[in-house]
Amino acid sequence: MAVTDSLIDAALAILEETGLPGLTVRDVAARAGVAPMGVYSRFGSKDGLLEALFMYGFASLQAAIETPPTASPLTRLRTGCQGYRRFAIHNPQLYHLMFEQMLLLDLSPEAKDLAQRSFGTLVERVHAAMTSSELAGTSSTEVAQQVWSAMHGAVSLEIAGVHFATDRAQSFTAMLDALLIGMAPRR
Amino acid sequence: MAVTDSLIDAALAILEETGLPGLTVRDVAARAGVAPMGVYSRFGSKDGLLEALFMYGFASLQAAIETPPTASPLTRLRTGCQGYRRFAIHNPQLYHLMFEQMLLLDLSPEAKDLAQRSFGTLVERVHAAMTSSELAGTSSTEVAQQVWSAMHGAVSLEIAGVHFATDRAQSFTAMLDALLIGMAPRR
DNA sequence: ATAGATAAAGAACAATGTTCTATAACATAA
DNA sequence: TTATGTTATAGAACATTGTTCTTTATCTAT
Repeated sequence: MAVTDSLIDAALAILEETGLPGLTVRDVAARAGVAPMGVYSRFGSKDGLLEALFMYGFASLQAAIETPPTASPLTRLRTGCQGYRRFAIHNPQLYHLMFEQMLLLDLSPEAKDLAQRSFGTLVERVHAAMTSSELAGTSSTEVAQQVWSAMHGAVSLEIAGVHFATDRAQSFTAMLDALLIGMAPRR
Repeated sequence: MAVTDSLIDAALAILEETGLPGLTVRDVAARAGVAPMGVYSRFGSKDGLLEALFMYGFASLQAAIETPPTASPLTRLRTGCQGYRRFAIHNPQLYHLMFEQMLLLDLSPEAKDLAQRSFGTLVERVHAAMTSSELAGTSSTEVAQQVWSAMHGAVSLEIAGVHFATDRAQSFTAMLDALLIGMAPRR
């Protein structure tokens, strides 16, 4: 329905413009041209609306890390990581919502499943790089978790403005390179 | 003053018990045995109280990463990182507040300075490890930022419950090891 | 001991999430 | 076409919470 999309669009705009504290049901509804009740009839509650944003965010993130196959699986993994950062930097408040509110929001199984699917993509890329002997280790899940942790930390601190490097994109790449080198097979 | 400490203690307890949404001025004041006004006369606002928690948190974090000198600077760095994780896991809501609210709260210069001092400790450890040729690179700030990013990401996801590794402490150590290996001088 | 200042308690106010109620729109069946 | 049951909407109303105001108590200094 058009109103549902309008509400999500309005919420996304307000979120990035004013941050989470500025995201009120009244403002979202007004911007979408409906009464506050419209939010409740469609999303059940404000948390329901936030969950819709959460899912929209993970769908976007999924698209951002999607990459065409390349000669080297490790290169493809790297490209996906750059897409990850690009998404986070372009949608800082949404990214913040997606990850920092996970702890507070109790998400529906569908929402959790969607988030997990993004992680699954990363696991696949890691697995491919292991198969091509560009990464060492036995558990692709373990390694993917570690890569994700590092990426998430870097973009989180960058979004929060807690970053002391001069070139942040370069710093992100350098960290990732060091990590992947440390994960490479010893010879 | 005793009341100020009581308020902070009460706020810390409520924070860890019920999370940030459950941290209301009324509840904090009641638990400390004073009227809500007591919060405002001492901290100015709820955000002022949160900033006090923020500063308490960074003082605790500073203590947690403090380690006696060891034979190897890199070992000392590793020990400090383990202390970092221990603090975060033992005070998840406080850790969450410290880092995720940085973006929203506008902190006083003193608060920012305190946070930066913790980072300074990390930079020193990295610098020492560079001097002893256990780490490569030129900018200890850059490298420290990358180490911090990875640590922060790992504990953030762990706290948020977004962690697919079986042994989380081991996963943290493995990530850190890989990163530090990747940062070691090539030979 | 008293005057001034300080702090506290409780009421009151504003914003916001949520619910209630009455009304309007709409689909469906005879 | 019309009547009816359902759904959606608008606007008011309610509860919670951050904040402020007002009055009262307490404390300090001379």
